[in-house]
Amino acid sequence: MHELLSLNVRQKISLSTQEEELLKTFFIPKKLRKKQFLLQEGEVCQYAAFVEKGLLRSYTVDKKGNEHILQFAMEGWWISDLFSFYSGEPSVYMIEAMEDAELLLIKKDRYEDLLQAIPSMERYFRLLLQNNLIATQRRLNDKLSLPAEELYLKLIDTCDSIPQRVPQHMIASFLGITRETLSRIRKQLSSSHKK
Amino acid sequence: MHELLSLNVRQKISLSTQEEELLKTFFIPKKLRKKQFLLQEGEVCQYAAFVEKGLLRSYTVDKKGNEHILQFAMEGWWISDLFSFYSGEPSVYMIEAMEDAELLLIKKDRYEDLLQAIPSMERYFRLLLQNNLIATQRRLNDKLSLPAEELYLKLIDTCDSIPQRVPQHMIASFLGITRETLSRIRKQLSSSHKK
DNA sequence: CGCGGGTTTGATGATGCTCAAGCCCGGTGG
DNA sequence: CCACCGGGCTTGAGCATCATCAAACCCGCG
Repeated sequence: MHELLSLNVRQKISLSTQEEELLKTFFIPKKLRKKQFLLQEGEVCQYAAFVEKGLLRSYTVDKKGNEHILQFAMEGWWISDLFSFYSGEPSVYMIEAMEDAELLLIKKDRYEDLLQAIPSMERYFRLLLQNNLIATQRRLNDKLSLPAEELYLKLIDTCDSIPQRVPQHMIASFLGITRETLSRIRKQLSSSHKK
Repeated sequence: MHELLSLNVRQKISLSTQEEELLKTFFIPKKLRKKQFLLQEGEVCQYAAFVEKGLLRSYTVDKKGNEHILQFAMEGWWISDLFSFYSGEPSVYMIEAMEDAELLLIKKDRYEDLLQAIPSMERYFRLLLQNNLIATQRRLNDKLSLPAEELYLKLIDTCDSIPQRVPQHMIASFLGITRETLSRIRKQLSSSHKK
């Protein structure tokens, strides 16, 4: 059950065999069925979750009822609401399973314990956050500078696994456009491509 | 010269007096005059910079020549192109001083040395990245879900120091709208506010 | 005085949104 | 086996928001 996590950690730092065993003891396995929630708006985010299997998303809902997807998380990814997790404030995000999922959860105090017990995990999480920040900055910059069509093109050629598993209207929501607009863009692309 | 940095570090972790002295030895002081660049598009980003004084911005320039501001950095903030700094790839960002500035620079290999020499700095940078990620995610989510006017309102009541020091057209560029649109929004706000 | 940087204003147009309807397809139950 | 339903995708018409382009204005400064 913890294979992916170990692998993921060992890609960034090196651990002794004992440490690797110790690591596992900090996590709680949890299964989620499609459409179940790990976190709902207004709750305090208790866990950081590592995805062993399945696909989740985090999103907000605005006053008009529209959803805006902040993140997808598939096998080998982490998902949480960092702010709520850290501060203990209620969250504004929903985290939902888009497919049946198997997660490894860690609570905040256990997370702190883990960093004490295996100091090199500090480095692991730093690298994780760093990569995440780079990706988020890039996405923000794209959203600031590119029109809808180019956002879509950029998504499909940087990350082809997402479009495979995610329905169109959620891709639209991830890009910050409507499903209708995305549909039209795709139509136009496929027709201009054929000629 | 290193007061702000020490202060900033001590807010997140505790250091012995020796460590604090040691810390300083890793940084190169550097002054920049208004409109000078720390980094230009196409260069590899050699430094992470801590701002002791002044105000900088990082931005990209798109094909049409429009600028898109990713970040402002004032006293007590860090600025860099993380991706280029880490990977050694050429950067797509410009980093420019908007006011005369005093910086503390650290090179990549020295940065690695620092983490070796003072392991608790790993934690400092982790917390830094975490806060930065939270802020960037929030900004992205706002950009995905809010219209121009609300973006502006949100900016002025969360961060009043920016509008003080930054010309309007750069605020517009930070929000991802045009100067003209921002000007009209402000006009409309001030008139509706008076009544 | 004239220049440059920043802001404002107006006219026009494009991009993307809203609302409403229809379609496709796989699953379910009579 | 067929009818029906729901989820997701598409299409069209009209509209709102925001961008573009061009010009004028304001003001501090050499």
